[in-house]
Amino acid sequence: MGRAPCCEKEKVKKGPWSPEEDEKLKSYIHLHGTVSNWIALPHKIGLKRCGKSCRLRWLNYLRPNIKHGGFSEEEDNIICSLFISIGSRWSIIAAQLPGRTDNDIKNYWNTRLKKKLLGTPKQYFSNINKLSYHGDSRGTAQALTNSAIERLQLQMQLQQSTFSFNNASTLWPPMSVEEVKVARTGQLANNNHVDGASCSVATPTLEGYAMNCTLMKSPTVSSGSMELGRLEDGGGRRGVEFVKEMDGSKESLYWWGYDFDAKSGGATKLWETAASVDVQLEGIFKDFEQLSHSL
DNA sequence: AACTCTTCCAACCGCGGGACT
DNA sequence: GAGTCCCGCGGTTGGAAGAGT
Repeated sequence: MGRAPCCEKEKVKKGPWSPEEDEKLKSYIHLHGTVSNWIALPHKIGLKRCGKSCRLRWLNYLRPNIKHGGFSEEEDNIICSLFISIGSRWSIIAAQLPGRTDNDIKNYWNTRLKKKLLGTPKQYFSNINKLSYHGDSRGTAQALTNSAIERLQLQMQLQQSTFSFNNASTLWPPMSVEEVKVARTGQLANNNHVDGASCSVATPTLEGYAMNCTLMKSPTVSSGSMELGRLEDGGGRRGVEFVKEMDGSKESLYWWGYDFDAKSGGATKLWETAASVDVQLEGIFKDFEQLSHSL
């Protein structure tokens, strides 16, 4: 029944690999080609390592044609766009970048690219903490994963430098942008599945605005509420919070002004000054209010 | 010079799914 | 069919190196 354990953990060496260990591993693989059983390999070549460790060392470091560091702008773009589409599926992303390993890309994303595109770690974690807190009393509204939040932020930052509810399709119920537009204007179209929409006028609250909304999409009617709130973290960074609760499903989106990072040269910046942040935020709130009037 | 803080990345850990017995 | 193991993956950690004070 079953198999013997892969290795005795207390007898295996951990930590950085020595040149001698590397050489043993490389020699074996060059001689025998592919490894059919990584767990058995260390015993065969006299290494006091776990098979998993050998595999990792080979795949991430010793394998021929591996590139380390020096990511090009084109590679940045590929990583960025794939991250938006599929999230942290590093092995899939690595498959699109010859010579790069999933570990390398993961490290590069976590240490550099994420900061370059989404802001400094301090800003980023402040954002994560606020967003992760969301959940209702029944616990059905699960917190978004960090990866999902990053993807949303990245998508929003790359889509446009000015934010508008008119074209922020991700904020709306699962309908096409066209359907939402029709719903918002209340126009009925013969060949359209959207019948109309109604919303209460956005009511100013202490933190922003709130409104109730009903969207009719044959044969179903979606109803719920939307809230727009102001955000400010400890470091004076400002942003907006949009919470949509539609048909029992709750979604939260955050959109932060991006602080210009003078030290790093500030890769992507949306709002360069505190004043422009205020202008943008006011625009978003006006946009939300107008939306409620037009529905 | 000495200490602390930050950045970076190699390596480890734990898990899920499929393979094996 | 059940129990166990192996592989591959993503998340996390530890420590070296560099930067700042």
